[in-house]
Amino acid sequence: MKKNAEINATPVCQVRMQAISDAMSLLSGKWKFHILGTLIAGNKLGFMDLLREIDGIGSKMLSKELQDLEMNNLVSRTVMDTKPITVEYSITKYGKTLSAVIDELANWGIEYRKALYKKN
Amino acid sequence: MKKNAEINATPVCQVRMQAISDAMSLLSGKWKFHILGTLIAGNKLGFMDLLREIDGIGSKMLSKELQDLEMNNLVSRTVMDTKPITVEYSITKYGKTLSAVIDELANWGIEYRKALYKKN
DNA sequence: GAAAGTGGTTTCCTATTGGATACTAACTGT
DNA sequence: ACAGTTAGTATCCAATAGGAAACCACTTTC
Repeated sequence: MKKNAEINATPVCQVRMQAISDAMSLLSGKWKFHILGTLIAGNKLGFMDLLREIDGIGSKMLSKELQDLEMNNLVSRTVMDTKPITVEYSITKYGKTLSAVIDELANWGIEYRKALYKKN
Repeated sequence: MKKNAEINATPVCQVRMQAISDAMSLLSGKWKFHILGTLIAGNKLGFMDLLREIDGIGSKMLSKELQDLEMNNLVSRTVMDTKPITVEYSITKYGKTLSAVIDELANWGIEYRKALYKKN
């Protein structure tokens, strides 16, 4: 008998699978969660602020990731008419809807570390 | 004046940042969420079952990702004494603690798609 | 006039990721 | 005998991710 029955073939699972793919494609990479988390915590931050806040990131990656996030309407970029010119990055209303995901992930990570500690 | 004040330098933020890094290092890659989600939905599944359920994955990636997940105690692998030999993969008790994260991510992805649809 | 701050871009390089294909090895059903 | 099942491994290749360093243009401060 040939097997081809699938759990994931049910419409509800198909939707879930696609939803996960969607979310991952927006949030993939090493830095996006860090950038979003920092912007959620920090309200309005300049490029150099972010560079200082996010330990280990370089200007190339920061610039690229910010562009990605801006394209997907998770982060807004505003050039201020100051001298020298400054840029304000902030989380959008829409980006804030990710708070729950980020919190869950962070809390899970914290529990993970506790569990590791107990083991040894 | 040299700037070096940091939001993320506060202990609570340091812990959060590390927690996010920890979680991401276990869950990185294109397939881990799909595998975990399928195993949470499907209870016990064989290698070929997973290969069929998860659309697009190849045996090499599935094998590698399962090994990663097993090493981190999120998935268990049991060789059954059948002929031909079969292997049962299932989510561990510990892996189940990721349900909330996966659900949040999936729900966010679903809302994201709805929002896109409304826009156009 | 030199240093340091603003916000990036460009180039070069390596490491990792991931996909396609073929293969093994044992067993079952026709 | 032969196709199909089980669970992977091996090999090769292309694409992407990501880091280091240099550089740019502009302005303010020492």
